[in-house]
Parts: sequence; structure tokens; C-alpha cells
Amino acid sequence: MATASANIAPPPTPRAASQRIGELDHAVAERHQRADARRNREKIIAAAEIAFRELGTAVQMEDIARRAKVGVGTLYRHFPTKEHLVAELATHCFSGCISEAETALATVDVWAAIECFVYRNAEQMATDAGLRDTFMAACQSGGIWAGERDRLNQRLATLLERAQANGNVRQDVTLGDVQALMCGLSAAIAGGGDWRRLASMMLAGLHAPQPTPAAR
Amino acid sequence: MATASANIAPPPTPRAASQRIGELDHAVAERHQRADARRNREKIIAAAEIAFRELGTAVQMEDIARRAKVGVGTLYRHFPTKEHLVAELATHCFSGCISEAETALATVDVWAAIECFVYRNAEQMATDAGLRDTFMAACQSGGIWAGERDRLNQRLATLLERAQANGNVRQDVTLGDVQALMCGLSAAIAGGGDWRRLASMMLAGLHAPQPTPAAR
Amino acid sequence: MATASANIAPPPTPRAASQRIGELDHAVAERHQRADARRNREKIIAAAEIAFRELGTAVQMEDIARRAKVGVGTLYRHFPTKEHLVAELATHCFSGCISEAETALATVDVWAAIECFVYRNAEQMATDAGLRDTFMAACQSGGIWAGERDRLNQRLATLLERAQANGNVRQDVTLGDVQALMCGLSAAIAGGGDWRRLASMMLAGLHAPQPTPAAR
Amino acid sequence: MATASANIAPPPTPRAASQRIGELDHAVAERHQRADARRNREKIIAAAEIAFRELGTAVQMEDIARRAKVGVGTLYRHFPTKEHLVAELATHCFSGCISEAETALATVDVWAAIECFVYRNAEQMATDAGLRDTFMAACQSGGIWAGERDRLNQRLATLLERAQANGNVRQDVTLGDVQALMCGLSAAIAGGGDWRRLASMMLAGLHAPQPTPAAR
DNA sequence: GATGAATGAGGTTTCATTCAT
DNA sequence: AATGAATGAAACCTCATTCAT
Repeated sequence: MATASANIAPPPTPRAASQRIGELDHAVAERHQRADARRNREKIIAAAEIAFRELGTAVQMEDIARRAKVGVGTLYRHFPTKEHLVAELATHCFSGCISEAETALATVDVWAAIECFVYRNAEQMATDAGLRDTFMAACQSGGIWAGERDRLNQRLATLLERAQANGNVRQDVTLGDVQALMCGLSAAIAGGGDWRRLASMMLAGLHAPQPTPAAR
Repeated sequence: MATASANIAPPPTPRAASQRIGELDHAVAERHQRADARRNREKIIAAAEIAFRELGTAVQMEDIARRAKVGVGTLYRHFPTKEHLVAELATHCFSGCISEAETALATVDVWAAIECFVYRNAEQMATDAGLRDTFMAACQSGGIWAGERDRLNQRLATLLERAQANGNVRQDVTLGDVQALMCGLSAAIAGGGDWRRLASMMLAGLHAPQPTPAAR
Repeated sequence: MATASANIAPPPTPRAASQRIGELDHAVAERHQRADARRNREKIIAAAEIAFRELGTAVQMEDIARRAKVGVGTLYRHFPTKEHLVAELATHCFSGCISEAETALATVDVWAAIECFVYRNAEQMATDAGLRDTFMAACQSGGIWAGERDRLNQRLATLLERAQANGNVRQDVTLGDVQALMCGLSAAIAGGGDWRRLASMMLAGLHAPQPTPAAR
Repeated sequence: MATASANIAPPPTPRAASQRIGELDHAVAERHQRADARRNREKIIAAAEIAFRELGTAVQMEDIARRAKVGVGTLYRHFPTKEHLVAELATHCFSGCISEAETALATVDVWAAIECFVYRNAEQMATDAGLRDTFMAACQSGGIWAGERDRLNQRLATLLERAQANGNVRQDVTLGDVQALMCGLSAAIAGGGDWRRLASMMLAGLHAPQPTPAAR
């Protein structure tokens, strides 16, 4: 106010991720948009997908904007926070998994369904660092995308229950273990192991009927 | 990753990486030093160990220095780069593992030795974020500490060979798979699974005699 | 300053100030326009009035556009700059004041007229952050709306002259002091004082017949 | 973690004014410091004082750093937040006022003391935009420097009480009004009025024994 | 003319690393 | 040798203004 005569408006927002969200807003995103906006949104997602694949979630927003040939402002118009962008991609990942989990749920042979599910995922993980990052991050419960993750977890829980009821899966395994296992599978594949072998080992680990051997 | 659940992005670009190194410089470290210098070095390592355990490799250098009751400058005198410090600790980790691997090598019952090795590691991972970070990073070949990792890998290779010769471990498993599995185990434990169960599943996966089921 | 209490810094530098203007362009505004254009203009002004009242001149252009149910583009068609919009509203404010000042000028009892004028303004200031911002900014001579302000000042000057001629107001008070006093009144009301009491004190200050006590 | 091999540490803090403070930390600031650090601190304060004087609290941190011939980092080492820096200067201002208020408290003639206090402040305000901004901001209760402001207010409260008991000041005036009045005085002076006259008017307003004239 | 998406300069803050004391 | 203050390149995010539809 003091002196600078060209100034009009007092207060800039000090700092704060102004939008707090508990759920992804499909509605808003999906609803009618101008063609160019939708195109940009897609360019951004595509760019982010590649960027995350290459560099993990560490990439900077500016970098993503640059790759998408879009100003940062545009990026932020579509995703009010970096977290939101990551969440969007995570959602993409989870959606795929969820539909596969549902396919599995529709199968009669539970164990075969589980095998199929795991192999498919492993195969995808082998080529998509973003997917791996997503699974690794998903375990940390706090994140935005907890909602999507939990939708997946619901399916997995059912699958697990049935398989245990059937005697296909170790009785002491919990949903948490399964989640951790997916996370571990991601890491292992990222670590350079052969995805087919790793998947089969994971399945063997789940399947094994013998109880925990005397530790230590 | 380690603790702060709201975090999205892992790694900020370092800063200058002014020192290029291909191997750890034991020489400098070992060579005779003033007593207080050696004492400082040890204080730093001890502090870093705790800090990494709690917060993973994400801790800030200043934090470590503070914990060690040492100025950052001193810290940098001993470790020219954060990477070097991490490498030092990774080396510690690996050394522990190596001696356990050697104990295992000295055991007659190979499979029991392997079990023991895995359980021990899992237990440690459960309480040490730094160790987990180390194993996860170890797969990325580029790191400084590749040398140490390879010393560990040598032992594991021998162990694996013997176990396969004995018929205890699946014939098709490679050293790379084992390394990836350690990485996966870290991630799975970080992901909140029960370390005991996860370790037992990993072992079952290794052990399983049945061949890879027809994938897909 | 207006509302958000956590704010520290008043004014962000505008952006481009691409339009240089010395006077409000009534011409453009007044000249015949499509009916809907005029309607939009009015919606904008109404919305801005409310927004400024609530949040002071700090509101964002998008916010105003949203309230007016109009695109930002439209807003910018009518007011090429935020400064222009603020000026428009300032003009409204001043117009109101001017007509009140004129009413006052038509009154026989000058002092009563002045009292009335001050109370009326104080009351409005108490509920209108925009008005307060306007008065505070009005002192800074540079602004666009200097013209309007000066039209008000003319009236005040006359009022002041008469009151001084009548012996109702201290002889040494200048028009500049009066302007400053209005500005001070704004700030004091913004500062949380009771508008009635503050107005009465201001009047007492103006009225007081005793000479300036020996300073210091 | 994903790919980038040079990266070591996972998570940068996302964003957050990490230091929440309820009181100014004189202790820390005062305690033994290296000579150069103290010098820099002073350079910063001096630069900030000038900058605030010229541009109000709107100046950018970078600008202040530049004026102080110091890196931004240094600035932030001394004042973890812009708010802190502003608070520091506010404290400076208030300290001056407080000691003057105490001088006033020691005077026998309460009204003379008040007069003296007001004139002194007005005179300073006339040359220091920072001081004016401080008083204007001080009314908004939320700020960091509420503590300092309240220390001043305590003195003013006592002064006010005594003066009212003496019959020197209008009975209906509250501490809040006095605070608002200081704020108004700042604004009025900023608005270009003559500080001497404005101060005398403010005093007359306080002093006036006649009741609120019939409003409107 | 209207719309609202896009732009991008700036603003605050962090942290690995350097350097004066 | 040790210290911790200084550095400054980024990182994330905002918002007045422009421009394609």
C-alpha cells in the first residue's frame, strides 16, 4: 500500500496447497470440456506417464509441462497439485488392475484366477516404472489415491478369502501381506529379476501349505 | 518413502557432484589421522546409522551433523558427498550381511543356512529404513557401492549354487533373481507386511520344487 | 490487509499494464452497446461491488467473474485491467460520497452537515472493505481515479471553507488533512474500532477550538 | 527411486512453512553468534527496514536479500519465514513505542504524557513507512507479533485507565479504539496529512468531554 | 461478443555443498 | 581440522492477462 502507486491489490496468498481433496474428482474431470482442454489434459497425462516411467515420481512439474508442450499454469489448471497428477496416473494403473481383479473374481477356479492376476500384473510391471512406483507408494496409507487402492484391495480381499476357504492359499496370510507382496513384486522386478520367475515364486510363497518354519 | 506419508516425489537432483569416484576411498579414511578426526568419523557414522534407520536415506546432511554433534563442514571433510556417506553405511550393511552369509556358508545344512540368512535380514529390515533403502538402491547398478554389493553377491552365488546342487532351491533361479528378491523383501516389509510371514513366503518361493505353471 | 489475517505482504506486482490510461473512458462504456453487453457490464459491477465489500481489492479477477457468472474474458473486455475495475468501483464510491457532500452543501447548518457526512461514511466503511481500500488508496495521488477523487475534494473544500468561515472547524486544517483523515478513519475502522465512536472523535478533532498544544 | 542412478535421497519436503512460532525468539537471536553472522543479520535488518520503508511489507525476500548483499538462503537462515522478518521489524518498532509508553507512565501529568506519546509516534511515523505498516497490520490480531503488540497495549491500557480516572479522556473510549486510532493515525499520515495537526486532532478527539452528538 | 483455457513471470522456501573464520 | 554461516539453483504454486474456440 505504502508507496508503490501501480499496485492495486493487497494480499497474495502466502503459501498453501489450497485444495484439499479426499477423493478423486472423476465427475469434474469427465464432464463436458472444450476439445482443446481435453486434448491438453491427454497430452499432460501422456507426458507424465512417460516422465514417471523414466524418472519416477521425482520429475518436476515444469519438466512434465515442458514435455507436454504446455505452460505450468495449464498443468496446474488440470491438476491443482502434483499429488493430484500422481494420483491420476495411479488411478489409471489401479483401474487396469481392478478390472483384471474382477475378471479373476468371475473365474471359477480361484487359484488359477489368482495366478493369472499375478502374472498379468508382473508382466505389466516389467515395462512400466510408473505402475511399479504406484504400487510401492500405495502401501503408504496416507496418500490421495487411498480410495482407488482400497477399491482394488476389496477385490483382492474377496479373492484371498475364497482362496483360503478353498485351501489354496496359506491360512495365515492377510490382506496386508498381499498388498505388501505386490509392492515387493514391483521392487523385485524393478530390481532386475525375471518377472515370470518372480511371479511364480510369489505364487509359490502364497500357495505353500507348510507352516512357517521355525524362525532363526 | 521411508516415513513421511504425504511425500510424493522421491529424489531431488543432487547439487554439483564435484567429486567423481569409482571406488570407496578406504585409503584416505584408513590412513593415520589425528585421534579426534577418527573419533569424529565414528560419531558421524553412528549418527548417520541411526538417522538412516529412522528416516531412510532422505535425512538431510545437517540433521546428521547435528545428531553427530559436529558441523556440516566436518561431515563433508569425511564424506565429500552425501552419496559417499550413504555408500559408507551401505558398506556397513553389506558387511553385516556378508559375515552372515559367510556363517551360512560354513553351515552344513545349506537350506537351513539360507533360511537363517533370510530371516535375519528380514528382521533387521523391519526396523531399519536405511537398510531397506540400501537394498532397494543396490539393484540399480550405477551406485558407488557396487563393489561392496558384489562382494555380497559372490557369497550369495556360492550359497545359491550349493543349494541348487542339493536340490533345495529351484534350478531356474539366478543370482539376479535372488538380488531382486532381497529388494522385493525390503519393499514388502516397507509396505507393512509381517516380516516373518514375508520371509517365509520368500523362502517357500525359492524352495518350491514344482515348475513354473504355464504362464498366462 | 482487508480480511485474511495471516497475510503479510500486500501487493503483488501486476503483470503487464499494457494499457496506459490517464482518465476513465466513459466514452467507450457509455456509447451504445448491445443490450446483453450492457447487462453483463452491470452484472460485473454488481459482483465486484459485493466481492470488494467482502474481501477488499484483493479479490481475484476470476472470483469476480465467477460471481458475475461471466467468463474472465468478458470481464476483461469491459475493464482492460484490474486497476480499471477498481477505478470503476472507486468512482461509484466517490459518486455516493459526492452526492452526500452535495446534500451537505445544501444544508444550512454546515457543521451538522459535516457531522452527517462523516457518520454516513463511517457507517458504510464499517461494512465495506472495498470502500476502505478505496479511501486508503485515494491518497496516493498516482491512481487512475484521481479525477473522481478530486471531484469529491472540490465539494469537501467548499464545505471546509464554509465551516471554517463559520468558526465550526479549526482554522489551520487543510483539505489535505481532511483527505488524510478520511483515510485514517478507514484504517481505524478496519482496525476494529467502533465506527460511531471513531467518527465522533474525528469530528471532535476537527471541531476543537483550542490551538495545537505545544508539541513535544 | 525408479531409474535415475545418481539420486540418493527420496523425499524433499513438499511445501510448508515448517516453523510455527507463537513468540519471537529473542534468546536464540541474541545468544553468542559469530561476528560475521551478526553482521549479516544486521545488514539484513537494515536492508529490510529501508525496503519496508520504501515499499511496505510487499517487498520480495529476494529483493531484500539483494539489498543486503546476501543470498536468499542466508536471509532464510536468519528468518525462517517472511513473516518472521516482518515480525522482527515490528518488534523493533514496538520496542521503541513501549519504552516511550513507559516514559509516559512515569510522568505525573497523565494527559501531558499521552500528548507526548502521541506526538512522538506521529513524528516517527511521518518518516517511516515500515512503522506505519506495522501499526496498520498490528490490528489484524492473528499475526506473529501479537505478543509484542500486546505488551504495548498493556501500557496503553494503564495509561488510558488513569487518564479516564482523571477525567482527561472520554469515558467511553476503549483500548480497542486507541489501537484503532494509532492505526488510523498511521494511515492518515501515510495519506499525506501534516503529522503535527493530525496528532493534535487525534488528541482532541480523545479528550473531548462532550458525548457523541446525535448521529445521522 | 462471450467463453474459459492457456500462459508464464514471480513469489516463497529448501537443502546439498562451499568457504570464511 | 573444525565450525557453521553462506550460497543459490531448483521446487512448487499463484494469478493477472491473453487468445483460440
